[in-house]
Amino acid sequence: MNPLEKSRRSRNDGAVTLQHVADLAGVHPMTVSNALKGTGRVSDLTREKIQRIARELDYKPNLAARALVTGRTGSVAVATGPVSEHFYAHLLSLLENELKTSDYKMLFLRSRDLGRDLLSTLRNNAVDGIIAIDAFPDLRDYTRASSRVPPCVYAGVFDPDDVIALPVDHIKIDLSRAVREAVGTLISNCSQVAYVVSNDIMSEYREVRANVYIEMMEAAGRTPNVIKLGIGGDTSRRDLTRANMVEYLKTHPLPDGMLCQNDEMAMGVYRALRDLGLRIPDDVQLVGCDGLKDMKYFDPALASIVQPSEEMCALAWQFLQRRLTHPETPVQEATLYSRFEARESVKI
Amino acid sequence: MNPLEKSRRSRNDGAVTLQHVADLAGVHPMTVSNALKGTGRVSDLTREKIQRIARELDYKPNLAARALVTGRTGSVAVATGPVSEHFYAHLLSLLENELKTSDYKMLFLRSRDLGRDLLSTLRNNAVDGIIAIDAFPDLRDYTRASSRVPPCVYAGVFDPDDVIALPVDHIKIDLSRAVREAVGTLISNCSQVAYVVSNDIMSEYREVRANVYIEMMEAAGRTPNVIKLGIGGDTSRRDLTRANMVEYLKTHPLPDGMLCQNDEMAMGVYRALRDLGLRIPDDVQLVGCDGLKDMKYFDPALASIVQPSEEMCALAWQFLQRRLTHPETPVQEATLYSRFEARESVKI
DNA sequence: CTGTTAGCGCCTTCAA
DNA sequence: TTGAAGGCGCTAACAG
Repeated sequence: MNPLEKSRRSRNDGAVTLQHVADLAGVHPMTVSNALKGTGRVSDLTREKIQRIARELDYKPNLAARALVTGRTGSVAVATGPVSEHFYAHLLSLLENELKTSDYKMLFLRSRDLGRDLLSTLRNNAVDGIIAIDAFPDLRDYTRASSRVPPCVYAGVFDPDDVIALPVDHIKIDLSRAVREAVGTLISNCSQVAYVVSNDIMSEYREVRANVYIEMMEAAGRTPNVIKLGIGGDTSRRDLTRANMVEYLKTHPLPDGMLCQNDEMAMGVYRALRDLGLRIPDDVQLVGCDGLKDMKYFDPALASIVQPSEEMCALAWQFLQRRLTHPETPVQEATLYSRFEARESVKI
Repeated sequence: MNPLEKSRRSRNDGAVTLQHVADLAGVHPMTVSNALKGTGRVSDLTREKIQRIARELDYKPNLAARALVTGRTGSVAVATGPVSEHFYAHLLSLLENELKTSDYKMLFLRSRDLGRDLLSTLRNNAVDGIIAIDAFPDLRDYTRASSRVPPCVYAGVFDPDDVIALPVDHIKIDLSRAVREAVGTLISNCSQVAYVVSNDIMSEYREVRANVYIEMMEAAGRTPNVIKLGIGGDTSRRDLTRANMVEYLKTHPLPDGMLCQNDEMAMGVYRALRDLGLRIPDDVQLVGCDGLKDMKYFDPALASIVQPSEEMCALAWQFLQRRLTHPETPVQEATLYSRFEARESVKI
């Protein structure tokens, strides 16, 4: 009878275990473990033998068992805003790129009810670390709730007040300069500059844009015009942006310059304007925010405030890796800056 | 001294365990387990007491330990094409939506070297199931490689030859009808219809489009014109599509109708045409494929062959759930159909 | 209704 | 260089 057959069948239904390999190789499971992982000292002869047998049996270690004993799972969680927004999908793709050089698996947290997920999933030794992007409100509760949580790197645009109290690694995106530049350009080009934003409360904490806009408008002796569109928390609903904007323009005077909360909305607005036969930039100058590549493929190419997404993701992973290998590292922080990229939708 | 303190510190560094709760409640760990999970019979009194203590201690079960004994991890893997392509990002977002009603966590597989990941990650009891979309070549190797793999649902556009041999649950997307309709429309509207495709070999198996196109062109007595752009496997590189197309048109006659491999490419082509001052649909009629919402926000709105993404994702999750709960379910299969959506970029 | 027993598959620690 | 012991935290199965 095959030695394999002799071993008792586990709940795992016949999966090859360390024990099976050990039996066939005539050694102790521990030796197999060492041989396969390269830890400990194993003679070349037995190592080769073990490796051969392991390959023949197609042995794969049981990660749950390993995690149980080591306390590490080999996976990190990524929490972002709704992936339906291209911006977050892009971040995901960038992070995927970062992680692929490592052996870490990527657990993708649903963006809705992040609070529930962060608190209930992450604490259960399900991941070794977390990268949270633009999920600050949830994160705050989360870090407060308990100390027994895996290390977390937070990145994104957030409220200065919150940052101060942050005891965790973080990367702050500073939008203000770029917004200042964008609004400045619009103010100097246009007579009626509006800021288009979602009515959703969730985005309040990102509203550096609104603040800078209002401040600059007032400084320029203009009346701020914040257009709140009823599109809810998911700005990827361009259909809503489009419809709401068309509706708005039926009953309001046309601004000749618009800064939008983000690119998704800018694209919706672009379409609304074209629906009404308006020309860009001749009738309306348009600027978005986030730097989605999509913006460049419109005609005219739509201006945007470009986020340093690549740098942010690279840095976030760097921070997390460091914290995972050196838990005692002092708090890591960095600030990255967005930049305004004027394109055809803005007159120069 | 606090009873908690008395318990031995584990490698998990002081995390609250079942044992801790049991000690405080003065019951056996098993009772705690039953009380908390609602399995077995526990008196209301002890249940409430246990729940209260568990809450106070902020007890969270260790998932690795549970997975080790139950053989289930509570997570499913999702494997798709490159998330940098909006199409896959959208699928991810749809799947996220499906999974969120369940307690399953979503492991996101890097799209590159899927082969490596599928084979090395998935076999290690890391996930309970897999949803693989448009990853057929890898999947085939994977199912062949070993039988000891978690259940997998495959969905996407794939080669009929492969389907036949598929012993796994799958959802086939049938593009041909829609492509037929699209090509038909272009042929009747235009005198020079071209098919624009990436030169990448990886996409060969999806080339129902090319086949239908060529067949119909010949049937109509036209000469097929397949324009292969050197953009590699990631069609989201619109910059490459744009540059290549501009280049192409410098040395070739202008087709007055173009069907593109997918929407990403269509958007790149759109920009290339506009770069050259060409009008759509007057000079060139343009059709993409995938049904990205983005297409509708261009001016003119770009026609596309719309994939049944929502249905596909919903069904995939349905299939997988069923297989997870009833492993003996016979092979589940379905066919969904794409549909051609003519828009402003095509004359009616 | 509650407790006992017996591991899941692996790794840490130490002994040989 | 290899082996033995013991346990990570939890739960299935059965005993009381």
